[in-house]
Amino acid sequence: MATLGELERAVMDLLWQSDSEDPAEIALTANALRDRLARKTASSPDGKELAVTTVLTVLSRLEKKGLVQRERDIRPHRYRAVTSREEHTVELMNEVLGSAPDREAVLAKFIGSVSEQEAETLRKLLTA
Amino acid sequence: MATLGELERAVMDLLWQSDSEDPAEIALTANALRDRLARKTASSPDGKELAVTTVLTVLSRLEKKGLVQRERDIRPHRYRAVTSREEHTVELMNEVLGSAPDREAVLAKFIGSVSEQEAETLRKLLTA
DNA sequence: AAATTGTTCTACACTACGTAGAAACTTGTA
DNA sequence: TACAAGTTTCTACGTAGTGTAGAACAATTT
Repeated sequence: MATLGELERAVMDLLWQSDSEDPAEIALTANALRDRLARKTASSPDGKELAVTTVLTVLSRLEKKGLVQRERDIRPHRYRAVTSREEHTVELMNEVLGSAPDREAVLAKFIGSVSEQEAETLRKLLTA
Repeated sequence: MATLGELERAVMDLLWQSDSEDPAEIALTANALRDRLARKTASSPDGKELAVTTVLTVLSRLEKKGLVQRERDIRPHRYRAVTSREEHTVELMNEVLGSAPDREAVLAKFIGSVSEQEAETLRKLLTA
């Protein structure tokens, strides 16, 4: 499965986040990402700054995985998430589900595993 | 995430399968598994037999991951799946879902991604 | 007790990921 | 235009997970 490493996940989180923030920043540069990663990790006061090359490597890998798209025409390349976080999560759920022979049985159990409030939301969606 | 390798998956598939078959065989030995793995791969006529130690290694790892339980008291140890395949799949789905900040949005999209027939099943389950 | 069968230990190759330096390339500028 | 600063690519290493199995050790059978 297309499971992400810790840093890959952190980068995707930033790209997904930028989706909703300042619309001028949907696509970020490696440097912008490096800075935000540093600030993010600032919860632990080690002030750890990654090398830009590290971020670039990760971005290349994410691009190869099809999760990230890069604008190559402009010079500091800009990177953006190909899908929204929600879409991606749904894809993962379907990957997991797809590998099951008895999909309906799984879905049944799954429904039973969500909160009552969420079940209510689903009910509305399904009967709409 | 607790993602499985190819061989680990194959072993789990056999253990999950044995759940529904001959009830005397819910728990299998490493040798039984090795044989079945060979037959399974028989689709490609390489007749590839794994070493029993290979199967045992994988079983140990699966045990460590909590997916498999072994009966140590009897001598050819017997192995069984701790959860059903469906339960396991649901756990995975919830793992994926849990890492999302906006669960309901994901669920909404997810609902839209299943077939109409499955949606119908879910509708019944939710309104029951 | 010896032979057979089963289990544990140890190990190696391969891949994914975090990490980054060195080299190559671009671009702005003196 | 030639150089400096910024950017990207290449290469590489450490670690962890997985597939694979031999060697050594333990239990069972005969």
